Amino acid sequence: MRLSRYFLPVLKEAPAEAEIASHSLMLRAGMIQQLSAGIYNWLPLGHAVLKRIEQIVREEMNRAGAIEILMPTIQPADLWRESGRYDAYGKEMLRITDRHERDMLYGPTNEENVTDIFRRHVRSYKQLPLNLYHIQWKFRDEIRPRFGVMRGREFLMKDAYSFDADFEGAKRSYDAMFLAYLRAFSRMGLTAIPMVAETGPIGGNMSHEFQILASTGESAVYYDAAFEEVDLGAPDLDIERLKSLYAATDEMHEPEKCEVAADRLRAGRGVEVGHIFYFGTKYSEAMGATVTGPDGSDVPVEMGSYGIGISRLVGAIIEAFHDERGIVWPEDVAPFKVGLVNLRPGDEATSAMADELYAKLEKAGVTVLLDDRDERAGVKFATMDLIGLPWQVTVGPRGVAAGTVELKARGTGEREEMTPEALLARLSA
RNA sequence: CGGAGCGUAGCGCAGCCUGGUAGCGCACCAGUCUGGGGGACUGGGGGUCCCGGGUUCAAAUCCCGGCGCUCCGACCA
Repeated sequence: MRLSRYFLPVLKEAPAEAEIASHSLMLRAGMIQQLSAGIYNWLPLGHAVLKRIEQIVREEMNRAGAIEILMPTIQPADLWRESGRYDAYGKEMLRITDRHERDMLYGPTNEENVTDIFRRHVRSYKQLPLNLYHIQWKFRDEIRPRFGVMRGREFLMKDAYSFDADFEGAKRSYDAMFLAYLRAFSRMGLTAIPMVAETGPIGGNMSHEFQILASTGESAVYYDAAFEEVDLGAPDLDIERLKSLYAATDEMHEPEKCEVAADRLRAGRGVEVGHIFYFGTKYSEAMGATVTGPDGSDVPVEMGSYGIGISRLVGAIIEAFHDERGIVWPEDVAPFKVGLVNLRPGDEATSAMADELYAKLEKAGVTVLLDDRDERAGVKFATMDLIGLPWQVTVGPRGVAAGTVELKARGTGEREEMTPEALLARLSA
């Protein structure tokens, strides 16, 4: 992408309303634009990141055996009356009336909807286990939206729903999601700490929330150092052990009862980005979602639901990875891998070199943002640092004369002069 | 939902108290010089001063009502 033809409305000054780093940086980097309280437009750069996170989550869901569907944002109230949640959910649910005076709602979650899909099509225990997920916009009319996309009213969520014939099966489904979550967050460069959670209005009695570590996170967390050493690729990975490791938020942490050795107890700050629940037959019983078991009798299915806040993750990742200059994207979620700076678009030799590198990198499948604007060097460097692409390549008349370009790693700030060939080899790897 | 505040150019703000020509910085446009960390100079464009009502000869400014947004607290992916 050529920056001169892109749409990247960066801001030099931080908008007054942004209180936290990620919100301010997302506005400044031209990723989002607020439309209303807790409701945002996603501009090209923000959209690109959102899609990358979404794709990582999708891949890990698929790998764990879940199957993607897409349920609507607008749902009929009658479905929610069946589960009893139409009245129970309260003012957080956005209620809408259609032209026929039918009660509708903008979905805050989809348990009812997916249970309805299940009960209409699944009859036998032989069709289980089944895990259906979708990635769809949700709306929760928060009392006080804040922190940009971290607590918006409209947000993009991946929600998966598992169906099993018995508790043992449900537990296997739960564990598969537990592991998939750790893998997904890890791929985004994050350390995720799972902690036992209250089940809240969704109900059930087995639940974990996943906090990712970020120095500016909203809640203090305490956890066993073992979480930092987990090898998610290990064939003998013991999920029960992971679940038993100590982890607690500020409110739940009791120093006198904590059994972790002092030198193994870590304190940090976290942002909740995922939450998984086992809730048994709460919805299947209320809504008549049953399967015929091996003995010929109908039993309500055992269910669980598993959410990841995709849009919130964009902010959470920035909270975890930024410095005083701007965002520092982990490579796997970066909107572009490389920021290629043409320092002198008016200079023929420099532009020829920049254009050639741009073409070759794109041909090699590397995503590149080429800054070909007629701006001064400082403006270009500041823009690149702000939007945080992992690799900055500077092509300027000085280097071109010497046959070199400069490679800078955004994270460490390390710079290196090298030939264009060496650069291509390095970045194409 | 309790408490506090804000709304003036795309962004950040001043002007309001004490009513009388709507301003500053950045951004934008044209030009000149510049050119490896947000450059300089010259010229220029851009405003329903959130909306409605009231007071007044006169309202961005005072009064009343509304809307929107933000912050603190209680609640949440």
